[in-house]
Amino acid sequence: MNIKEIAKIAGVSVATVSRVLNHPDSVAPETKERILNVIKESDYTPNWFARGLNFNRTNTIGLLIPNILNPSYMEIAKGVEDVAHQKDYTTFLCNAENAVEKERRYVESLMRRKVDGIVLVSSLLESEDVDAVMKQGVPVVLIGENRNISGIPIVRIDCHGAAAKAVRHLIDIGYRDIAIIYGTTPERENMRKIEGYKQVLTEEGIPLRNDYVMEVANTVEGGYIAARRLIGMVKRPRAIFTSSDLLAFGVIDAMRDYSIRVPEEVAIVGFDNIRMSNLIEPKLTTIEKPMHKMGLVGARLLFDIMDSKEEEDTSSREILLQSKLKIRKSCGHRDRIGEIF
Amino acid sequence: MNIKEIAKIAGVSVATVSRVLNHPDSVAPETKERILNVIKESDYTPNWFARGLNFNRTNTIGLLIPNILNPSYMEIAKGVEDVAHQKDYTTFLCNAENAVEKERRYVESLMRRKVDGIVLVSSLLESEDVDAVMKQGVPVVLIGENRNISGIPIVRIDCHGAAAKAVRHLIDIGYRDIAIIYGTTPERENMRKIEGYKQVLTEEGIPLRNDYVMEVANTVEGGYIAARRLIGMVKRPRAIFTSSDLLAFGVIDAMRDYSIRVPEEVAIVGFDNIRMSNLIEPKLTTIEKPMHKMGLVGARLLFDIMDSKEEEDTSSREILLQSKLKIRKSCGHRDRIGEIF
DNA sequence: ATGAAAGCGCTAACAG
DNA sequence: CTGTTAGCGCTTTCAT
Repeated sequence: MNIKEIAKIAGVSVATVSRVLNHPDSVAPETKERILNVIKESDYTPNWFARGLNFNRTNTIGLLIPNILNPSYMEIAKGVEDVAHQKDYTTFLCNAENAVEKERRYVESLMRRKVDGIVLVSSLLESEDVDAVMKQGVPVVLIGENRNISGIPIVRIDCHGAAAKAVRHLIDIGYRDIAIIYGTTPERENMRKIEGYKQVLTEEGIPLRNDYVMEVANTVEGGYIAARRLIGMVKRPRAIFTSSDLLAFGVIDAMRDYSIRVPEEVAIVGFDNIRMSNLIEPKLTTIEKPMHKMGLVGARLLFDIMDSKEEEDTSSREILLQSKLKIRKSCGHRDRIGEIF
Repeated sequence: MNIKEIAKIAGVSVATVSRVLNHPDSVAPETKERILNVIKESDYTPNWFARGLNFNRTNTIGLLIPNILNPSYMEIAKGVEDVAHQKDYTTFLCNAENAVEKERRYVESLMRRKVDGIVLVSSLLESEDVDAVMKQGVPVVLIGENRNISGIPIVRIDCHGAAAKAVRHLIDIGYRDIAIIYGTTPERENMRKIEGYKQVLTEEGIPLRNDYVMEVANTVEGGYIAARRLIGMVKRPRAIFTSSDLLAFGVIDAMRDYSIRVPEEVAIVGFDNIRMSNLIEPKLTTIEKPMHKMGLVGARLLFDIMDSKEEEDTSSREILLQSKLKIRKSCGHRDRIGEIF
């Protein structure tokens, strides 16, 4: 069923049918209604391709996620999708699997499919990759940093501040031997967490120890492995701050295996506040990241840019979101369970 | 940059350029190379719409997931995507959010975008919805049942058998007062689990109690609420089988809040074997569903159908996957920790 | 207010 | 092996 048939049945020209679809006001109410009826009766839908050939836009945006099995990322995705859906846009969700090549392939694929904009989450791409896309007139926004892509609109979390908040809390409740375990990804964010950690220790006059700073894969297993190394040390840390809850789970698991009580013998603070952090025993003290909000804000930023005139310079737009410290049991201070903002 | 310009630069006709893109062998090696060079130099990409207008296919499939925040579903998604990616297909992942209307809207949207096939995960759609799609020549496969959509190719899990396996294990290790908590979704699967549960009890001559069968929302909170009801009963069950791990987590959480020891005072068996079931204390005995495999198998089935001739009747194809019982601590039998196949 | 006709960029017969 | 040409289904001037 195509526009020609509709035109024939309604006894008008294709142009008129096209008009009722695109500029309804420019057609006589009477004929319009007749055509609309025919369209409904024969449940006709305009051909997507023919339409695109003329308009060159698709009401579709691309969304690149590092790992779809990670619910935190999917919360961002949901935020993006919520906004897109509301604007009658469809979202292409792509699973980059933490691989630049895969990410690049997906971006190509998205460009071929003529998406109207792209949201990158913790992207591993280089600035040039992004430039190539934007040069084609497709706006890109970044949610969450990973590497140093500069000159592109971004919404990110104040990781430095959040880490500082966490470490300062540990110091406040009496710990001084504090280790940090961080994942290899997301690179840039984790660097900021380390900076925050180091800054607070330095401010407090606590000497930094290199062996208290460990990098591992950002997985439960990674946390387990790092914890085991920490456990084996002569001077074992009394508190451990991890760059993600997954790592913290691995640490807790290791502690259980080695019969070291949490938080009595070692305090643990995570990062992310994923669902399970509140279900594990002991409940995990952690940083709550506003993932869904990041998605919302990121998507809105993208649509802003898509709607704005070409001339405006949007490259420097940056939105910084704050996160809260959720104090629960794993960091070991009975008197201050609650939330700090 | 379009095909015409390429043709001009290369000094050939558009047809020849088109040919090197679609039937490379039908072009003289020499001209082919020349054209290929021009294409590369000017990084030209064939226009998606023009192409689609002729072919009427997109190398794109649609994938409808009930909830993208649920990692189990995302494992299926990954399986589907793995196959699609390998076949050079792109996947449109849609988050139906357990809502029929939303699902319907997405299917429409996918059809408009001319996807070549659709994978439905635990769909809430009616048979008519699916028929409408298939009538348009777009094949559909279902992964995991939810309602009774019949006459459509499906890959599903033997939930009846799996539940029976779990309950029989509980009986084997000495329990007789066994409750079942099941989520409202996925409807059909959970019905089968109840059947399996009832069948085994009946076979063992254990009288069924209606108040031992509880339906709640399929969430941690749902499990918590149901558990609290169970705790308040005069004759409290000694073992609880839940239709999902999330529910089991809620149950464990409730037991902790009410100081009831698991598994000493109450045994718990979950369903799904999600990541966290192995990290929670006590580690959860559960049914391991081969999610990723379901995705792989489902996608392969879809591609099979897409590749097959129209005439073949594929409507009755059904693939039944078995799942394992993972015996861990929460069901309380020290002597038999391990795996049963 | 409506119709005729010229594309949008590409593919596939059909000739040569 | 290559060029010419007629569409694919739709939108949009340009007439009327």
